[in-house]
Amino acid sequence: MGIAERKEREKQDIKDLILLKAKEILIKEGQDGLSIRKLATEIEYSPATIYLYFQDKDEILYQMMNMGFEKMAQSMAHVYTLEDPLKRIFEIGRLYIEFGLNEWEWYHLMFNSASPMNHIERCKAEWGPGIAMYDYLASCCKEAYALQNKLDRDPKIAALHLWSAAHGLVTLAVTHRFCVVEDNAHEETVRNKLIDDTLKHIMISLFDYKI
Amino acid sequence: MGIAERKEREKQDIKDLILLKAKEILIKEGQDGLSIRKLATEIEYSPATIYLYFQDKDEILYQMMNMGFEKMAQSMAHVYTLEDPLKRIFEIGRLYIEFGLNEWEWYHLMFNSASPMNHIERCKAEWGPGIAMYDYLASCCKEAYALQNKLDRDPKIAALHLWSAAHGLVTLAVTHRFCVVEDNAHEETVRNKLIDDTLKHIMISLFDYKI
DNA sequence: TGATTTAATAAACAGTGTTTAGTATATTTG
DNA sequence: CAAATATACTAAACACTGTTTATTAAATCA
Repeated sequence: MGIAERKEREKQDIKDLILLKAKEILIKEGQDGLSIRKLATEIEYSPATIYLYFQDKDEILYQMMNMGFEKMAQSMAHVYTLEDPLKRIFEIGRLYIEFGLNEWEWYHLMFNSASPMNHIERCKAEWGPGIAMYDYLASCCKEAYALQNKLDRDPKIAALHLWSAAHGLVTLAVTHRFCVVEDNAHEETVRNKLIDDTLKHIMISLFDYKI
Repeated sequence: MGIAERKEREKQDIKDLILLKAKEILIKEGQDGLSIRKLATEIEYSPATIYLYFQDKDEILYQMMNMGFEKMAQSMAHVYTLEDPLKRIFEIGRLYIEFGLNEWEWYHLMFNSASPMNHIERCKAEWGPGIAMYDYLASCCKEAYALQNKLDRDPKIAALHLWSAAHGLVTLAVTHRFCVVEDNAHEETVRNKLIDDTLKHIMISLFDYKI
């Protein structure tokens, strides 16, 4: 009975179509510009149809959050090839911040927005890629501290320190909090210099690592 | 001709009334629950009237952001009395994070939301209290580094490091990113422990300061 | 008192997420 | 094959949102 399978395929096709168009709108107009009604006209279905494939808007955002994690993982793929754990940590930090600044709409979904998290709690779904990234960073910190004989430091807490600092840098920069505490002549350049210097400061403070 | 003055007073009174009720709604229902129409019914005027006193919703949020800075400054008042710059820095960090967690709606307005910043750019208004806080923190870092003869460290960048880390901690915690990377048994307690440990880690990393 | 300025609003505009009731079409059953 | 059922889809409504415009009522000025 291939009909059920075909229907299943068609259902998945429309789900994919919705997510594909949602992705396009997200990139073009950001999370605020992504509305169910706009998405509906874009895929040439009525708004109500979308609710036959997704429970609500937050579920769509949740699915897109996962797409964002894939994107980020891709941009960080080469990190695993590095020998030196300190270089790995620095690269993770650098790429994390770069991703946050250049792909803010994805980043916002993954680490800042409340909407997709609503769905995580409701479904008790997992945040697999986020946890994996955090665990990997912690393992790098463990290696680094082991090499430096800093055995009193908790690598998990160090990872949290790094994550928080990087996340703070990204969000404060994107929401224009840096351009007001510094002379905001050329926001972009000032911002990049501040972030670069702060990342260096972080590496020196945590690991006495001068790049 | 006291009529003009009286009118000016009455105008200010209504402005104050709007902001007072806005504050009440913000505390009760958060920034998402604060709508112009709800605010209008609350002050017993029509929605259109609000636009005679404020340019748009963002201007109201901008004014409330400034109220938030006052609140935060009050909670940090005793810091200035501390002798040791390291104790000052730790207290600023501790109180900053505490404020962010306990008064999230205010914090969100001050350091996370995009809306009030729209207005800052439009009006070229200042972010005085935020800048003052940042400068004070930087001056504390300068003192601390001077006492420790760490003259190669830039205190402004250290302040940015501290600020970013604290901001990151607060926002990741509030948006439930911590409860998913740790076993989320008791979100509140896990979260508080993580934040406490991370703050300690920050103080050790930056200033070799064990509390 | 009559003219003018000011304050306030009803109603509309252009959106938003979501639900419900109803209609075509496709599939299954007798 | 025809009747019954199940599926896919949508029009319209509900309850909201921020903001603008035309109009009315009241206060002030001449």
